[in-house]
Amino acid sequence: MRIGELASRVGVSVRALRYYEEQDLLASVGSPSGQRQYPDSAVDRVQLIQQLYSAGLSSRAIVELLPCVETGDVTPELLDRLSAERGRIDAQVSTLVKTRDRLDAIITTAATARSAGRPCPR
Amino acid sequence: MRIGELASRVGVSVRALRYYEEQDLLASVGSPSGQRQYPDSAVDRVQLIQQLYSAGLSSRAIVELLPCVETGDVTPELLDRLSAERGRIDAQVSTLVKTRDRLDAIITTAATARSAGRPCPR
DNA sequence: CTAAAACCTGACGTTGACGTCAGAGGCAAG
DNA sequence: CTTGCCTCTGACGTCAACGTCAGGTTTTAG
Repeated sequence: MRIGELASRVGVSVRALRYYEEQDLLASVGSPSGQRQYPDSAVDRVQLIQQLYSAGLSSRAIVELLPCVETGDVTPELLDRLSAERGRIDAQVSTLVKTRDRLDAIITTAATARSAGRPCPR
Repeated sequence: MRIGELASRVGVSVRALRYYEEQDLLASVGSPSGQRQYPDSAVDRVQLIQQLYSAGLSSRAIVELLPCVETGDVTPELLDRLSAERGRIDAQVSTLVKTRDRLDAIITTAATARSAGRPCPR
């Protein structure tokens, strides 16, 4: 498939895909005419990249971890990096949950106050 | 307290505090000499700001939500914003958890493979 | 064959949350 | 008083993940 189709399948921009290639996150089969060609497996790969990005990983981190994330093979050094990122994500989750709970408390308080007939503040 | 002390107490840079003021997130008592003066409550406030930033909120979102987050008073309009942000955070948490689980799977697989005596790749 | 649509490279623009630097003023200690 | 540290304003720098535009080539539909 060509870059436009891959982009629309995954829901990402063409520019982003070229950027991923520039960052060595994604390879394309160089067609003779100079147009990029991708296998179907590229869809999964791009989705994985997106997932890691949204988890707060940088391009540099992803490019280091991607091979072993796909193959499952990992050196002890990479295992450290994986654990480190896992820890980061874990910490982020817990602070996010705290924040969510805080917002929840406000929301429910406001809701009960409203249903209790208290006038809407201005 | 002055800006340097507040900064070191919360663990944030002086520049960040001035930036918060610029974004109307934080007020300071204007001393006659032009130096900023903060009450003790500023510590909590800055920590809250940090928490919201780390939850992915922008300055603009924070400045809208901060008053009601602190007072608990909220208009119906703000309630919508709160719920929206809550939803965002919720979604983010679930994708983070997915990613974490994926990393976990790799880590444990690698660990068991190692303990099974399989040679370390590379 | 031709025109539209998709693709290419290269390069500059954008955004948010600060970092950093210059130059000047204020403040407590000795 | 002066030395040294803290603070001020103002302004430019940074960084990542793209957006966008220019100018040209390739593919596809009719």
